[in-house]
Amino acid sequence: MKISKQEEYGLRCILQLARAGVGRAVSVREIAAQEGLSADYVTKLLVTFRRAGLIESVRGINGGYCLRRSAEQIHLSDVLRPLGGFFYPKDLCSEYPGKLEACSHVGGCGIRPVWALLARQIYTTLNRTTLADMLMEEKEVEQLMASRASQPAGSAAPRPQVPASPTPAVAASAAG
Amino acid sequence: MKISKQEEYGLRCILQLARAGVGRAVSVREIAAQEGLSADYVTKLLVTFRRAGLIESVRGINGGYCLRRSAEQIHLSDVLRPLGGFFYPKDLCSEYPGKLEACSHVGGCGIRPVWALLARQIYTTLNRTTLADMLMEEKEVEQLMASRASQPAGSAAPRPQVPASPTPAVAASAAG
DNA sequence: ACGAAACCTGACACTATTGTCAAGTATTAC
DNA sequence: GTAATACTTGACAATAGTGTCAGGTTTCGT
Repeated sequence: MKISKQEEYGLRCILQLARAGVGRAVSVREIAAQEGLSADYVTKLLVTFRRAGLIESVRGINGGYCLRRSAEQIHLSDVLRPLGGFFYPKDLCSEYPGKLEACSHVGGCGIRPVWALLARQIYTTLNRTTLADMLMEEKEVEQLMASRASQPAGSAAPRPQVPASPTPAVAASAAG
Repeated sequence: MKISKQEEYGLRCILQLARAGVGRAVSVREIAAQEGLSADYVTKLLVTFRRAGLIESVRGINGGYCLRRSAEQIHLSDVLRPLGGFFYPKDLCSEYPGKLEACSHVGGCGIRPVWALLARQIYTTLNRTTLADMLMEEKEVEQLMASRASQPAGSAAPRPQVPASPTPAVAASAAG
């Protein structure tokens, strides 16, 4: 159970776009240079985001990629979902049955509720956090996260589609 | 970010040992049959646990594996840790720097605090949950997890080494 | 002592993930 | 219209994770 490289790198790349702002296209070349990744790899990651509808491409000599929604409106869960399978499959018991027809624990599986709680906790945090949050100074992000650590994370608050940014708009200060 | 097969299968196997009780050895053959896995694979998983000091082997014709501590004293975190890298490396920024010497976000990384919060939340749940908890009836485990969902998961309560079981000892009812 | 049952180990095949490469298409500047 | 820049795509190589195999050692029952 660890975050994949795709997730880490993909998040870094889309944060570069978030830093630039909604309308401004950033080229793959620039992002690759910033993050120390190959241009081809960055392309692969960004294409995933484009297909997920998070960003769009601008072709031609001054082209690049840019966000389709503002950083406040893109949640971490939106970013991580298209980057690959997430946490645990809807019904893990049907995916990991070993060689048996049905999982031997079916009808009395103490594992499932635990994975479910973990998934709920993780999703709650991912749904609460936006790209704008992550553009703040590290200390500020730490404080924001700390304040969330004291809130119960299990009661899956439904994610608002266009939320008022839950945090003061300090994001811009990190852009410069 | 998903749980690995090793984690899922490993947990299932050690739960079989927990179900049997501390002193009673269960053979690889039995576990393999129960879980629908190959005996060789089960062996591999159990050897990992043995090397981590969680279980011990009994050789000879009536041999097998058994828990070294009671199910109440083994936390989910103890089980998952030896099964592989966990969640995120101590300093992820030094492990995923792309090709650059230092991560381009160093000195102002908004990602780190988020991963850190997730790790704290996950570890808190894993440290609270014992194998005994997972031996209860599924409905009961669900209720236990639900009660924990409403508790803040961020304030990493230090895991006691020999904790009084935080849950009523209903575990035995599931053993039969 | 012998053989059966069961653990022990390292090497290996298989598979999924990561990351690269090459050939292509679209757009802009001149 | 031509060249330069940049996105698009699919195939491939490298690596890590998953699961199997074969040959060995230990213990117990007879």
